[in-house]
Order: sequence, then structure tokens, then C-alpha cells
Amino acid sequence: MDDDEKKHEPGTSFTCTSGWTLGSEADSDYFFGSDRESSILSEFGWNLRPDTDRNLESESFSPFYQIDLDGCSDLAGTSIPHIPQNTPPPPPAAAPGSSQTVSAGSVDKSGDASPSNPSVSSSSTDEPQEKSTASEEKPPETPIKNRKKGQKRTRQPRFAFMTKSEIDHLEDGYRWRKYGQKAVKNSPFPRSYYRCTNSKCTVKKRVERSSEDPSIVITTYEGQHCHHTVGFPRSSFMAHEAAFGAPQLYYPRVHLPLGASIDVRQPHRGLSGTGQLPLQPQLQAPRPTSLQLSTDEGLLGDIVPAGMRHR
DNA sequence: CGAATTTGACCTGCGC
DNA sequence: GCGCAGGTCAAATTCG
Repeated sequence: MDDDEKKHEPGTSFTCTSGWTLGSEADSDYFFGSDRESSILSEFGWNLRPDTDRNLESESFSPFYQIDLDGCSDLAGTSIPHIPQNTPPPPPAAAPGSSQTVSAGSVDKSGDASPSNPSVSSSSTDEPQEKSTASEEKPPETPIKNRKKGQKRTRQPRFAFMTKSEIDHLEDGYRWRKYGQKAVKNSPFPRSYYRCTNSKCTVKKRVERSSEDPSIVITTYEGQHCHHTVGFPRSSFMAHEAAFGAPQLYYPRVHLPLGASIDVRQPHRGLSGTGQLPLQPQLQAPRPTSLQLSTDEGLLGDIVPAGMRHR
């Protein structure tokens, strides 16, 4: 079943020259570089453009995209103003010196997500949610114990992305509790299952390493947080939340490297265990230079020097 | 001592 | 119906 989800093609798009190249996924449930990702990125002031060279290489499927650095603005601490409902949880803000997110995609086995089906984001995102508070909402998933026999397990929208990291469990601002681990077929690496520690939050995430490229961690989020991260006290974020009155997802800063080529395969300092540190990037992390990216900092969220910011 | 993790058992869905 | 694989539970264990 999840075999499909292991059709990633690691190693296809992880070089970083003029910009980050988003990956593509041969499984229709993934739509890396889709309209929705594009719209999300455009919220940051970025533009997605097709990677024509790569598209020539991979005739079989959806195009690769590159982020257009020309439109890059200062994204430090930016939270996306209006993330549509069911917008996936943020890719993790890498623990210092640990990782770089190299690609992303949406996964929704229960829905008919596909690159050619833009209604996925609209139909699933039009669901009203602001009206009721998180505590008033009943969990979208019926607990197994309470589930009637024969009642189909419903799947929350899922979002997967691959991260090059030595650390399996990447810090993303939320606190997670591990509730299971399973060996995965055709993979030497086990898959770990995490649940958000917030009792009212039903978000889950799966973490596994790519069998094809062990340096790549595949993280799949399922569901949507009904609360805030534990460590992003960004004033603009709070202000925005106050303005809209609904829980907003924090979308981490994803700064792009300078035009210089950066080897994202550079080994990074690792953290032990699951690395569940309360992350407050703005407060804790000194802003590194771009060179630090490939040496020891590796903070994807802090890698753009001030010079390339427009604001 | 409470919280988090580990891990074997169990449940569910799906393909044959 | 059966077997397999993914997903979850929960008791035991470990950790801080």
C-alpha cells in the first residue's frame, strides 16, 4: 500500500546552484511543485519556474521546478498570511547544523490528489474550520476502539517531503510523541510514527529513511495542527493571528542560498536522539553567512545573507 | 515520579 | 478466505 509512497527518486534534484530545485514524484499522490506549492511559495515572494533541463531528462512525469531567486524577499520569520485549510504542516526547521529540506509534496491517499487535479487544494481547503475552536471539533479520525466494525478509516490530508539529514526526527516547532515503529518492506530502515503531544491535536507524522539514499529522511505529516508551535514567538505571527482570529500554521522561513553552488550533501553536525528541542530560531540562532551553510550551521532558515534580501 | 520511548501484539485494509 | 504489510495500542522500560 505504502509501496507507492516509496517511489521517491532521491538524488535526482538535490544540487543547489541558483536555487533550490523541488523534486518531482512519479506517484500521482505527490505533486511536488504543484499549483498549491507554487501559490505557497508565491506568498513568500518566490516564483516557481519549470526546470526545463530536468524536465527533458524526466519525460515521464510532472515537471521539476526551480524557485526563482530573483523574486526572493526577506522571509525571516514570515508566516504565510492565509494558508488554506489543510495546507500541510511546515517542513521542519532544521536543527542547527542538521539538515536541509530538499523537496516537498502533498500526499493524500484518501483524496484524489494529483497534479492535474487542482481541485484538491480548493475542495479540501474550502472546508470551514475557523468557526469552531479546536477543542470543540471532534477529532477527524475515529479512534480504533470507538470505530465501528467495517467503518472505513479516514485519512487526513498528508504532506510529505524529503530532507537530507543525519537526523531522523527533525525539529519543526511542535512536540511529538513516538507511538510506534515498524520495519518497512524493501527498506532496511524502520519507519517511526509520531503523534503531536497536544492532546487536542490529531496530527501525526511518519519518519523514515529512503532505502535508496539513506541520507534522505522522508517525513510525512498527516492532519493539521489546531494549535501553535511551541517555540515561535514571532510577533508578526501573533499579530496576524489576532487579525484573523483563527489558528494559523507557521510556515518556517526557507531562505535560499546565494548564487554560489552549495553542496547540500555536506555532512552536518548531528543531534542525538529525536532532537526535540524547543526551537526559537529568531532568538537563538545567530544569522550565519552563506558559507556557514555548507560548513556547520546548515540552518535552512537562516542561510540567506542580508544582502540578498529586499526588505 | 512523570514523561517519553521501545516493542510485541493486535487491528485493518488490500491484493491474490 | 488467507496472508501480507501498514498502522496503532499499550505494557514495559528508560530517561530526566
